[in-house]
Amino acid sequence: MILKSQVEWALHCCAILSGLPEGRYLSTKALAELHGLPKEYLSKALQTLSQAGLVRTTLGPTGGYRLAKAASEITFLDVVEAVEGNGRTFVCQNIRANNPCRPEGYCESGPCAIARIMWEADEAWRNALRRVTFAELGKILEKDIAPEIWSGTFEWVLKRSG
Amino acid sequence: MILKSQVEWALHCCAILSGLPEGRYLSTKALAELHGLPKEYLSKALQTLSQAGLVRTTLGPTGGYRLAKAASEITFLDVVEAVEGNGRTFVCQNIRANNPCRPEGYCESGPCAIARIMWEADEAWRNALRRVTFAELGKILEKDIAPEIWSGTFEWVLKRSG
DNA sequence: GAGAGACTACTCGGATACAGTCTGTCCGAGTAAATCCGG
DNA sequence: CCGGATTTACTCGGACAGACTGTATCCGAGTAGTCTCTC
Repeated sequence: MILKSQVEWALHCCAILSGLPEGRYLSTKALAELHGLPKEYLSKALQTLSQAGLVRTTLGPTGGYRLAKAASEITFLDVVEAVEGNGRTFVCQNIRANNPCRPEGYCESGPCAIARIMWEADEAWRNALRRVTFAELGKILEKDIAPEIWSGTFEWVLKRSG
Repeated sequence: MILKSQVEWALHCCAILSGLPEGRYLSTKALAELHGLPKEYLSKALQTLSQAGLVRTTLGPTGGYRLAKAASEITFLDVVEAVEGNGRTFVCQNIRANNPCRPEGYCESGPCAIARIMWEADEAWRNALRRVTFAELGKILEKDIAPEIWSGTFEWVLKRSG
């Protein structure tokens, strides 16, 4: 069970977009160059973010992407679920129903105990991701990244955004 | 990101094996019939449990599997990691290093902030799974399952174990 | 009746096949800004 | 100098291909009980 690389790409792109000034858009091409990624395939990831309503687009030149909501309104979970799907990581196929010792047509009273435990762990994972917004990530990154790279990147992005 | 069905199979098999009396072994065939699963493929899942040291085997007739440790010593995480691998669910490919604004040969100071957050969520998931042992699952199942099915299954298993 | 050998039922490992997903590329349609051209 | 037509740069969507993984089956080798056969 490994998350797709698109998840990583989408998170990094949202991190960049969250620093974009109001009204500006950044193109797929710029995002691909900034991260050294294949433009065409990255475009797929951004499209899914768009379909999930996390990101807004404009067509034409100076077109591109920007966040659809405030950075403080978008969580890691939003992005992960947009790319990876919002289904549970554990699917219960109710194999207990195949038990030959059961009476014919016996009806289960509730979800399997094993599934319940797996789903609780799943929720713990989701809750941890739900807690972090991109506004908070911005603060962390600002401390984390060397100032000259931080501001250099910011200018580079600004220059390429329309 | 969806866990393999083998995870579900392995968990159910361990649940059955944890109720097995000392010194008894239960065959793949019996476990497959009990859960309505393909014997050959289920055997693969049990083999990985064996390689992980969670389960012990005996050859020949009356051979099969039993838990290698006490049920209270085996957690859900042990089984999930045995089948699914113990690597992190999020792999950081360090795409920040592709930033064209970075000076040549710049060396990162530590793991990417995005990766750290994803790994924390991963740990939350693992911790939730680490908390539940098969001894506890046994208690839950005993309350959960209708008594006649519970004891009927137990007898069926005992009859087929050697 | 006892012991040796054949038989059986099981685990284990490897080989193979098929389907689905992930990764990545390519192209055409549609859109909006910028540019060009004619009046 | 102004307005309409063309060009350009981008998004969006679909089609397609290759690699990898998950699912599943089959078979042969090895092992440990059981059964049979012979003495």
